[in-house]
Order: sequence, then C-alpha cells, then structure tokens
Amino acid sequence: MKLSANEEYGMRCLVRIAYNAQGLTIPEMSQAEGVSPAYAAKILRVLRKGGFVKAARGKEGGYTLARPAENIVIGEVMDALGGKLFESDFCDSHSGQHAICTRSVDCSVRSLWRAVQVSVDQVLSKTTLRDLMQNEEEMNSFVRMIPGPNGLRVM
Amino acid sequence: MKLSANEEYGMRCLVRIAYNAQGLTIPEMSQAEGVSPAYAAKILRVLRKGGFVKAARGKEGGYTLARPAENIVIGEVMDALGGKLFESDFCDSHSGQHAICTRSVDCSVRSLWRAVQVSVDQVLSKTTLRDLMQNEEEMNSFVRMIPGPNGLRVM
DNA sequence: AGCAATCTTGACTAAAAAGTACGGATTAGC
DNA sequence: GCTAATCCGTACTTTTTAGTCAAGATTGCT
Repeated sequence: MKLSANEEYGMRCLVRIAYNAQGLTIPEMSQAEGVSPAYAAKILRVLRKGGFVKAARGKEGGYTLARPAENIVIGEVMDALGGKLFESDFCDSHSGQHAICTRSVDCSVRSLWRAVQVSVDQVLSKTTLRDLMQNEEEMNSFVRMIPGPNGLRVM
Repeated sequence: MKLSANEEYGMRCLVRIAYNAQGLTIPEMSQAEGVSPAYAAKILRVLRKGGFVKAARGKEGGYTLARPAENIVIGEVMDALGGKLFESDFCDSHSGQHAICTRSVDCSVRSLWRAVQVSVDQVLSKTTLRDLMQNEEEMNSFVRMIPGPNGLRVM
C-alpha cells in the first residue's frame, strides 16, 4: 500500500501544468521535477491518455490542461496513474479455501479492504485539481522558461 | 496505491491463525490459502518478526497469536507487512525545483498524500484483529488437520 | 523547402517485489 | 539416541514496476 512513482510524479506534473496556463514542455517539466526528459515524457503520456492534459507539437508546443482545473477530479487522475487499491475479484481467482469467508461471498479481510477504499475515495473523489492550487497569486510569479543569448532561466 | 501481496496474504494468514487457537502449521496454511509452503513460510516470518504471531518448532509445532486478538491493531500489522503509504522526506530527497511548494516546507501534493494517509489510518488504527472475527461460532467448526491412515482431511 | 523544437512510440535496461529452493536447527515421541 | 515433523534463514529465479534510449512524426519560422 504505497504510492507508486507514477502517482507521485503524475500528480506533481499535473499541478505544475495547472499553475502554468501557457503550457510546459517536456524539457521544462524534466528540469522542474528533477527527472529525465524521457521519464517526464512517459508520465505525461499517461496524463494525456487519461484525458487530463493535452499536448501541442512543434515549436511553441507543450502540455496544458485538457479542461478547467475545477473539472478534474483527483480520484480519476489517481486511477489513471496507479489503478485501484485492490482487485475486487481476488476471492474468485485465488486458489485457497474459501471456508473462512462468511456466507459464501464475502470475507472479513475483503470488508476491511473495502472500508479502506471507501475512506480513500472520500478524500480523492471530493478533491479537484483546483483545490490543490492554493496561493495562486504567489504561484503566478513563476514564468515560462525564457531562452536568451546568455543562458536559460527556468520559471 | 495498491495492496501488496504481502499485505493481502499476511492479513489472511493472520485471520486464519486467529480463528485457530490450537495453531496452524505452514503446510496447513499453504493449503488453506492456496500458496506454496515456501511462500506461506515467508509471509509468516514477517508476521512473527512483527510480533503478531509466535512459532513453535518441532512436532506439534505451528503458529499461534502472540497476544489476544483484541490487542492486535490492524494498522500496525499493515505497517509491518507493507510499509507506509509514502516517504515523508520525498521533498527533501527529490532533485526537482521546490518553488512550487508553498512556504518552503510543504506543498499541495504532499498535503493530499497526508490527507489520504490520515483517512486510511482512521480505519486501520481503529480496527483490531478481534473486529475482523465475525461469526466466530461458525468459524470454530474448522478443526485442525487430522493425519490418518487413509489420507488427510484439512480443516 | 529546410530547420529546429517539440511530442510519440515501442523497445530496451535496471531495480524492486513476488515467489521458490534448499540445507540447517529444534522438538516430541519412541 | 533416532526419527519425523516442524520452523529458520539465505540465496535464488521470475515477474512487475521504474526508468532510458532512439527513431519517427508534427509544427512554426525563415
């Protein structure tokens, strides 16, 4: 029961994009998050396939939110990045004896997992990307990378 | 954010032991859970090192609870089996830019993880092994493996 | 058209988790 | 003291996840 790397970096990337309405490129994201460009690309692909960000190719390209931050529910993002907490059909597929399960369908351990899942969902399904964007004024001082003759300044 | 195999099988094994006051051996557990004896042994070792079960060697040996079920808090078991949800020092160790974090210590994504953790802990720290043992009368009909001249019957 | 910046994709390598194998140590019963 | 049933520990193999690489496709600019 650990956050996967996909979830950790995926959420971080999404928040960064939310803060940068003009869009962020893979090299920019790579530098901001301290991961390789290839890895940043891989994470951003998951977010794109999930429909949370959209990409523009070519010069002036980059990633932006696919919809307003208040319409992006974190629970959906997490599902896309890391899948569900447990497989709901474990009891069917596992080859052990089922006698310990009460009343032929359910068992105490399964109930526990479901309780945990419900508890997590209550947080994640209530939270939108907008909710994670506090101190937006401060954040807006982060500007886009400006290429210049004497080096680069990021954000 | 998935339950690990250790967590799934560890909890299942613990519940089975709780239901069998006389103790369960590795072969018994292996058969009951449908996993190899070697794997059952590995899982039981984690539970033993965590102080939740104790083992008796030799003939008539096996695993029993190390303390009463009502004194075993599931949150502690889960920690022993699968570790914490996230590393609390991620922000220190990761090499990306920290500017997105508010006020130099915290950041929105971290807050989210903490909220999830709190939510999970509320379930797991309130639940004891005893709470998972419903229908105990029914369960007590499961008896120990009885070796006999004409084969074995398990539970 | 040509170039440079950008995203896209699939295949590859590395690390971690899951699961197995085996030789050793302990105990009960005879 | 011998034997059989049991746990113990380490090292190994397999599978999954994490992370890299390289060739291709798209776009804006001149």
